[in-house]
Amino acid sequence: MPNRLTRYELELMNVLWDMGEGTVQNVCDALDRDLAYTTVMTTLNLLQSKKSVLERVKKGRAYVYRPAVSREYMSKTVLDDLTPVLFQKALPSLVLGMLSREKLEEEDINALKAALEKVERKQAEHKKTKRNHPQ
Amino acid sequence: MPNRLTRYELELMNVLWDMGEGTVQNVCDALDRDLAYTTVMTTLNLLQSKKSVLERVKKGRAYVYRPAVSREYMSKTVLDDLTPVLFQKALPSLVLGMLSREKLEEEDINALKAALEKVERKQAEHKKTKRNHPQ
DNA sequence: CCTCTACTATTACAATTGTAGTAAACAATG
DNA sequence: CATTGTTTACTACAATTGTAATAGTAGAGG
Repeated sequence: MPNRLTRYELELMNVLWDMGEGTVQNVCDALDRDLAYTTVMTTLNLLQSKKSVLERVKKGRAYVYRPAVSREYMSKTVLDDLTPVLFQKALPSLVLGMLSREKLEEEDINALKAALEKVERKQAEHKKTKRNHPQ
Repeated sequence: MPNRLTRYELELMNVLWDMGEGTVQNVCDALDRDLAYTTVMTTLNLLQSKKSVLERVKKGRAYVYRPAVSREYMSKTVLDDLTPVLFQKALPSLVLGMLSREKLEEEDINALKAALEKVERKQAEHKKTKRNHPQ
C-alpha cells in the first residue's frame, strides 16, 4: 500500500511511467527541470526502498528502475485517499469540470454514458428492492 | 493559489468544511483522533497564515476559523495539480471507477448525463466544421 | 481586585522531504 | 596496469510537517 506521493516524487514517477524503465541518467535526461544526478538518485532510491512504487535491477554497471505500480493503480490510490475528504460531496461538480476540461474521445464518452446508465439502473433496482422488501 | 494540502491538513479542513466554522476547541471535539489542543491550533494557524485556505475572526476571547476556499474549489485545484501526471491518460477509466463506487443522487446523474450529451454535441459540431473547412 | 480558566503565542523537536556534495567502486581504454 | 569517466553509497543540511509543552494574557466569578 504505497503512501501518498509528493509532487516531486510524482514528477519522477511520471517520467518512468512514460519511459517504461530507465537508469538515473535516463531519468535526468528526460526531466524538464535541471536536478542534480544525485538528487534524482536519492529520490529514486526512496521511491524504491521506502515507498515501494519502483523496483530496480542491476543491468551492467547501472541500476535500471521500473515502476512497480501502474499509473492507473496509483491514480486509484490517490483518488481513494482523497475521496472521503474532498470528492465525496463534490463528485458531480468535479466530473462536470473534468468533462469540460478534458478532450474526450468518442469511445470515452460512450463508455461514460454506459456507466451512467448502469448506475441509474442499479439505483432504480435498489429503490424497487427497498419498496418490495421494506424490512 | 493554495498549495497542495497534506493528509492531516485536509483532515482539519474537512471538519471545518462540515461545520462551516469553529474555534480550535470545536475542531478538537469534532475530530476523530485525539490531537492536543495546541497541535490543532498550530495547524489551523498554518492553514490560515501560510496556506490561506482558512480565515479567522476574533469572537469574544477565541478565534473562529472558517474555510476561505470551498471544498469544490480545493477539489478542482488538487485535480488540476494531479491531472498532468496521473490522470492524463487514464481519466475516463477513473471517472468510471468513481461513478461505480459512489452513491449518486438522481439529480446528479441527470446533470452528468446532460453534460455528457453537451460534450457529445460539441464534438459532433467540431467534426462537421473540420469536414467543411479542411485546413 | 484576585484567582481560576480558557485561549493564544512562543518555542521545541523529531520525522520527512527536497536538494546536493563527496567519496568509493567499477568499467573501459590506452 | 594506470587513468579516466560513470555510477553508486554515504553523508549532509535546510525547509516543511506533525506533534506538543510551556508560558503568557484576558475574561469570569467571587
